Amino acid sequence: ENIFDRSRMAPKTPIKNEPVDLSKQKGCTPERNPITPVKLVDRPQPDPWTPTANLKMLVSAASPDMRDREKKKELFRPIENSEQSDTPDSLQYDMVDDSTIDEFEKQRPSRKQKSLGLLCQKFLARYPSYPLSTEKTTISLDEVASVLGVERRRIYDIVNVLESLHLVSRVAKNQYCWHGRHNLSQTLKTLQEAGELQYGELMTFFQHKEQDLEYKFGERKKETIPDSQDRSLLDFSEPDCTSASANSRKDKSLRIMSQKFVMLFLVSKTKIVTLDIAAKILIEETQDTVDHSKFKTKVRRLYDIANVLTSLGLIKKVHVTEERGRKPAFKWIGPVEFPGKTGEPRGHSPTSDPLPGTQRGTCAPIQICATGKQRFTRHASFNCAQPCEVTRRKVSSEPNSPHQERQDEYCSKMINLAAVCRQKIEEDTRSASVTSPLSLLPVTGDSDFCVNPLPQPVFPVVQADVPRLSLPNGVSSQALHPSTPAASKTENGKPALLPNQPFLCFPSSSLFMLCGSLQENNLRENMPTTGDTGNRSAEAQAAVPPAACQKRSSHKYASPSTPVDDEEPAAKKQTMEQSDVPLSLVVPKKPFESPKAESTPGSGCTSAVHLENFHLDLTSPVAPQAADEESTKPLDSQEQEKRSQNKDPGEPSLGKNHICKENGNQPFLPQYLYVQPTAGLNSFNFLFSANQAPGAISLAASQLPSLSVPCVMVPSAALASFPLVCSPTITSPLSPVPDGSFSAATSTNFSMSSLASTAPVFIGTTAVVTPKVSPVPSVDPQQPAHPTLHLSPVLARSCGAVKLDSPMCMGHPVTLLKLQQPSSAPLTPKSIRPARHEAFFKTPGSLGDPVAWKKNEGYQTRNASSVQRRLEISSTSPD
DNA sequence: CGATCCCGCCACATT
DNA sequence: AATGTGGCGGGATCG
Repeated sequence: ENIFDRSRMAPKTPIKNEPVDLSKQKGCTPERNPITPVKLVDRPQPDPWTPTANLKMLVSAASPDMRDREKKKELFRPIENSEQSDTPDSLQYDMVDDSTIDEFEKQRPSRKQKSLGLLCQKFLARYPSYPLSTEKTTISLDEVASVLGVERRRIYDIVNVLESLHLVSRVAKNQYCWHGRHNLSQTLKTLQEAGELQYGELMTFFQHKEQDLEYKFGERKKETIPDSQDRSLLDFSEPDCTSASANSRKDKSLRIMSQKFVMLFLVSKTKIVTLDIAAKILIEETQDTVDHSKFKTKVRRLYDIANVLTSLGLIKKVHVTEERGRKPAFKWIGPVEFPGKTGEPRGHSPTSDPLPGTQRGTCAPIQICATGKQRFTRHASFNCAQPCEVTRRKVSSEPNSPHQERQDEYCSKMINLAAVCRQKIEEDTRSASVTSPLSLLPVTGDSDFCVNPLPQPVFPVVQADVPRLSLPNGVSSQALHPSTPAASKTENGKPALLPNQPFLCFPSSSLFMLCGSLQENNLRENMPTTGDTGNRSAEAQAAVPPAACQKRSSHKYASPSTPVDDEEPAAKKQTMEQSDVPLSLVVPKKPFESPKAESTPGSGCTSAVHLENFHLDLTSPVAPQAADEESTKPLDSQEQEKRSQNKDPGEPSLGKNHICKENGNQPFLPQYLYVQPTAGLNSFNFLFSANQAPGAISLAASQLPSLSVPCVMVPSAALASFPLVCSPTITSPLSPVPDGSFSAATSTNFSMSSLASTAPVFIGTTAVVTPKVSPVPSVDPQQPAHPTLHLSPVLARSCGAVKLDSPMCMGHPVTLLKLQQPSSAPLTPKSIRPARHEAFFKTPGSLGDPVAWKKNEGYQTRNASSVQRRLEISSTSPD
């Protein structure tokens, strides 16, 4: 039998499949060259026995050229087919004659040889697990398919799964970028976190009894929350958006399914997941409709995914014997603990990481939101590397927009949060008082941003720009809008700020978003950096003693105004200078642990405060100490420094300007700065809306005092539980300050100050930053320096290539820090697609009004996310 | 005979 | 319309 097959196969197989292994058989060259041809040549040529043989011969002869081209594949295939059909018998004969049997045998083997798992191994063998960050390997689907001798369809199966884990990201049509496993641990960590939220409960329950549980599972799932809710959230949050993105069902599939599947493992105590349970869980749709067919299909897909994961060494097939009997299952054999970020050996991770791109980019999706990964995504994007990728993707087609499912998911989560926030906000507004200790502070009249905090609580409070934020529901709009929205917009068209900015605090938040109407650009700049910082920050946090944090926090508290001012001022200045300038963000990373932390919110605040420090720390991996010092340093000095730095901004402004252009065009885009805190949950991400900022900033700028930045803080991933603290913007909203005014308002002085100080830090850009620092006279040059230094090194690494960054960074005084890694994922713009969602997290670019900003940005291209823009910008701008 | 899962049709998305 | 993607499930193979 084999023989026959062989004979037939031989021709075929060689051609298509068997690249390597088979190829060995006879002299065929393996993959690279058109396998088939080679073989044919080898053997067949000599003997043209059958007609088929002749054909083969011809083909082979011709093949060289053909092969070179992709076309050859097609040709060959057909030929093969024809041969088979045509001359089965002859082939057989041939077989005999040739004695090629051996070869055939090898090839023939059949199915197994063609298995997706094997194919995936071959695929993976082509690329280094830990590629140098510097070089990016691009993968051409056509090329790979030809080399491996398979149809492109199969490659998609592999790539989709790899993409879900951020091992690759799509750059353009037919082109993927290989990232390797550098980010794998982070990705897994993110998934684990996400998984806890979504499936934690379920898994826990089920693990014990899968059988019974199984259905429960299903039920619970539904009930619980998980997916269904997400959707719902999504739906309401932005049906439009989603739809816009295209609801294509495609979005969901393999990639998402793959991530979810992995989540199940990560959440599972036993690390063993049976296919049927997984299938049930993954059949999101609420309906239990367990259509058998549907279930069957799901299982099929799971096998596809499992094969790839197996090839990656993340899972292995096992059998679970339960009452019912033996059930196929898979056991997770990959890493279980994800230490901070480093899972991977290479530290540079941040840069390299891609995001993930996730993904899709980039945004991955995941990416996205709160989770570390997401953050990382953003980071990545910010960072050179990823950004590039991202951009590319978008450019190509990828457009995240449409679909990056993961993002969507995350988004959905985010949305949920937002919804919650909204509610809270509403409540808060009414109640006025903040619930949490943190409290959100209310913004005072101005509101706008005010984040601050004044005395107390600095922490948590954040103002969000509502509008932009787009809280999911109308929160922002409603609450905030009233007052200012219009005004703010006026300036650039953007929404200026937010008139009302409510604050939202989420206890656990990991993110802060600041929106400044002014310049989105600035924000953007910042944003990018964040990612890196974030990662580091995490480390830093770890390193940094809590005490430091406390100190910092205390300082802030103590002299909130000052610090705040400093920070803000800086930001403002920048803005003022450029108009956009935005500010810096700091990411806090530190955890709540700090004693001070008040309640959650507090912690958040603290974290925020710390952030600056952190940043420093982060920034300067080298000198964590510095961070401490900074923290210790008098706020004032720091502030001054910052200011000075800020001043520098003029330069930065250039960069900003560039940015601004983009942003400027887009009126609405909110810009946020994203800061990610450390990986740790605690950390927050800050987003500043650029729009608002302006006003606030500007005002403040001159002064240090307050910035008003609207911020939204969201708890990190965990979310689910968190309580939000929100202060409704309320306070301010009304306040009347017209656009600009808000800033004035009370605002917030966010403790940012400290952050502000940090301003020097640069996020995105990396190294560049450093230099600038000095410029300003500022009082304490010293510190500033730190930041820069830190960053740069780090960034540099991470970013490596990134060109973009530098420019950006340099330009602005602002800084972004990325703290850590990826941990939380700030969303990058990408991620956010959906409108509201977008608003929420999105970076300026990403969402904003899609429309609006698109228009504005025209050049950026449709999809390009803010990140991309940045990248572009940065790259463009010299320094 | 159930578990796997290859293969490739075909719909949808992008160009 | 052509081409890229990738959902999907028939049905072949494996064990």
